[in-house]
Amino acid sequence: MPEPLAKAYVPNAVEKRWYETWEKNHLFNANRPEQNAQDATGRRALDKPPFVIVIPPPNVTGILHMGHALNNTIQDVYVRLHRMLGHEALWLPGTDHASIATQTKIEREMRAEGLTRHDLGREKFLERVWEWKEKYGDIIISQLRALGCSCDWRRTRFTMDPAYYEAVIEAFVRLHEKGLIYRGKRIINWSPLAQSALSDEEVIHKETDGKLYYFKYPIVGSHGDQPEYITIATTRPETMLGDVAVAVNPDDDRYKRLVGRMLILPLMNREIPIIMDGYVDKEFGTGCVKITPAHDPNDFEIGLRHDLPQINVMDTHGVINENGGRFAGLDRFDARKQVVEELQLLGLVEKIENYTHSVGYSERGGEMVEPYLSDQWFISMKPLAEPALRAVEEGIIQFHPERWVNTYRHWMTGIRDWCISRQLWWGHRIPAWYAETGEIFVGRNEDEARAKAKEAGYNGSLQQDPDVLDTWVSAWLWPFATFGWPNATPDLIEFYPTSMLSTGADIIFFWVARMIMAGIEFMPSIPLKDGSPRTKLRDLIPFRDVYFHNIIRDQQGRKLSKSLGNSPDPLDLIAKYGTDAVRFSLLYLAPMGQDIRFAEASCEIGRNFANKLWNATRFILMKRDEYKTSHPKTEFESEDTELMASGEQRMANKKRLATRHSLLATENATLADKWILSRANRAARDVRAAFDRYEINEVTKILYDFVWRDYCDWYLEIIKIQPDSIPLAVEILEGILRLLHPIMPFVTEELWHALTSEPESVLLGRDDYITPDEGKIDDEAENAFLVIQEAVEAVRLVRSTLKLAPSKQAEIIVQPRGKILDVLESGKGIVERLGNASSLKFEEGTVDYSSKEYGSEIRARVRVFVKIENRSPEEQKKERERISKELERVLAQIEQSNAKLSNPGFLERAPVPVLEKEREKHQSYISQAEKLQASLFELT
RNA sequence: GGGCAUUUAGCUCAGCUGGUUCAGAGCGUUCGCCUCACACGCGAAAGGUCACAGGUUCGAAUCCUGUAAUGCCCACCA
Repeated sequence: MPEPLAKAYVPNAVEKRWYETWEKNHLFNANRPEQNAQDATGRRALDKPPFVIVIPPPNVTGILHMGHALNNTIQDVYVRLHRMLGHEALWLPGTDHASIATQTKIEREMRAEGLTRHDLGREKFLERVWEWKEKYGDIIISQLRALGCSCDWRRTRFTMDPAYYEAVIEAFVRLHEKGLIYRGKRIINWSPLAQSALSDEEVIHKETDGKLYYFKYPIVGSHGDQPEYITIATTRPETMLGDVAVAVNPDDDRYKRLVGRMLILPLMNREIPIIMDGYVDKEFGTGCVKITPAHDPNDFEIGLRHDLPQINVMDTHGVINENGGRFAGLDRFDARKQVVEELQLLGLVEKIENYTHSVGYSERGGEMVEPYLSDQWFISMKPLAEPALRAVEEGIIQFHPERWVNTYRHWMTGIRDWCISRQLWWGHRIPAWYAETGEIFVGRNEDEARAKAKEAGYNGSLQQDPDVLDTWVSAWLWPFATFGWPNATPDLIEFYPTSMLSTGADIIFFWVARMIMAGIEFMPSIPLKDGSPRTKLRDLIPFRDVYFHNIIRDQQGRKLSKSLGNSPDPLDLIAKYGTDAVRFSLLYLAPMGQDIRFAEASCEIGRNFANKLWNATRFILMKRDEYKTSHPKTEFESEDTELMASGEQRMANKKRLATRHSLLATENATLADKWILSRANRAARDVRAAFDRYEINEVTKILYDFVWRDYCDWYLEIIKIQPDSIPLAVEILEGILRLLHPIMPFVTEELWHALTSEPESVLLGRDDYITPDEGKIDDEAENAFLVIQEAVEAVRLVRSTLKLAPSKQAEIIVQPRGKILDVLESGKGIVERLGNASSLKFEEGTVDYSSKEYGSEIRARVRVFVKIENRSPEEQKKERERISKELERVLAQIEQSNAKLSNPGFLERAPVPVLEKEREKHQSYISQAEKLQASLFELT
């Protein structure tokens, strides 16, 4: 027997209990068809189409923030929805080792103990990180559970699992064999803080106030008394120590005569040539560019073209090295000062201007990134990008919102090679071994590398590359490595490609684009389910729909950040408002493609709504008991008889909104019954459409309005006077709980069980979603009911202005405007009850009752009079004011309408229905105005 | 420098394919209510030249073109 429900919804206990029950009943577990044969419930067809999401793996070091809360709620909603829609729904969870983030974190921790990673050495350091991972790595996972995430936890993956490691290495080796991975000396982004290379994507460019320095470089062979100079402009004076030339544009007449001559590089006293290169912009600065191949990517290219030396003047910490002469040992910023000062002393500084330019900073450490010449590993991206771009442009993968396709295309067409080596320890170590001869052997393991070496005739010792791979080199394999790639596992064959990906647009390049490339590149080796080769793009891509979720900001529109202290902890919100409330509120606030301005108080939307639902159910339970007492033979779903029914019969009974209601609707249904059925099916239909369009906030709005406005405000009031509608009200509520379950799983599961008395092992989360019955969408009924609502609202307004106590009954007269008397009659009880009438009279005609005795209100289709006993002069005055204001409004509308109707263009070209409506409207306004005038007259 | 978005009630935002769900919701405010589910509630009200300027159209918050403000992304001009 269900216990009576508490007066208000208290989420905490309910949530914990149901989450455990779901897990105990394996609700979240997805199986392949042959595994489903053993499914104890036996309620499902065996061969269900899969619906798959792989989670964007949070960092192991991570803790749940609002962005996670939103993103994972979205994923959970879709997984739960599809589970109810009859799919084998799989949400695969996991975490990312987050090479640089994690290592930075641990090193910071160690610094507090006065240790660096070098004190420990590689092995001990890694041990420490693993310890940390074992200890704290599950925090984020447990937080996802608190959010209600219905992940298949058995399948939890970590990007450094042994099997995952194999996938990463396999992918590396394959790309290397194809010639798409190479090692080269390039200018890369160097993070002096992390002591590592970074990819272009890990560098944030910010407008930075700096200076533009103009330096004079003396020309060799100038006359002593009038030395000739060339003036160059630079923003980074310290790099001049590594200058190897000065370049001018070949078409620049100012400098043509100087080409081929040599300059003396000040401070270093080195002779450097003047060269020509088309890269140089004549208009910028002086038209002369100093060339520092080791410290600027453009200069590097120019250096290659002109066969110039590369002089690296900095060490990995951003400190000037021995190539910087006497500046060696100075930090890069100190060196800058020093260089400028010394040049000033020599009179070689022409001028210094303020200059704002874009400077790269490390995404992670925040420090200024140094363009740095070093040996790194790269992936050639162009060949991978081409089919990946096609997949999106042809719509095989769809982005929501679609506009991100532009961004994607832009990046893909201008894609550059990906620097994948990191001078870190935490991560996948690069599977390359160096011979003493300098040769490099890449293999899946040392043995394989050794074998290759032997083949090449080398038998000496091998040293593995000390570097690890960029985190994203493992992450881009996520949609298939998690299923066992490179092995053609049954899971991989069954569940790939996944269905949707939900993620932030900020990682569209880091991750989304690269996963698409990786899928297309690596999946052809896995056959399709029927054993045929996987060749079509649609079978290779990692997912079909990509949803880019909102960015959450604070009320001032700032990004949420720990340092600003404006980042609420989702778990605190959950504790305070309940998981369902937080989920619902976030989605309610999240229009597609828009940022969210979030304030904690917003959670009240969801909390209040959950509570409303709770109380509506409480009320229904009460009413149902009453009804059962008076109608002992009534069968309510799931009780008694249904418990004994077979699984199949139960199945057939499930689509209640569509089937069982039809009985009620056709035979004894009242106007209100038809109306609520119509509204319910309309809501169900619109919800499905909104889900399909990925407009989840629309889903929440539809359901919120339907439940609160239609069902609670009107229908629950109506069943108080129409007890025969109670069974329908019960079923509508049951449908509401189904419709809401993906979004608010806890409260709906709890209430559904209270309502149906199903045993705990029968779960709403495993049951069917509502299939709308469009045949029940009844415009006529909705229109008719609108008349009733109008009448009730008019009465309420009059009562309110008359200051009639709600408890006080009053005599009411309603005049229909138009042929709607029968409609009014059909809703008589409703008007009576909701208007709290002592007597209610419908009368045709336009009799004016004295404004002294009656308060009145005129609406489009009704005019109502409410009897008053006596009114003070003051109240009369107020009433007059109200009426004249109303009259003003109506007159304005007449004016507007007149303008339209006297416009020949409108009469000629507007479609007939529009014209008709306008005429009706006009008539209606005129009669309204007349009535109002009459009332006003009476009151004076 | 290029691209994308946003600008509607005091606040946060709906308003998809131009014409009675086109000026809306929630919060806040004001008034009245412990009306036998809910004060996390019920009923009612006040509040907006729909950023600005043009244009298209019989008709524009809605379509087009500019302008301004704000935000985001991309870009090797020293």
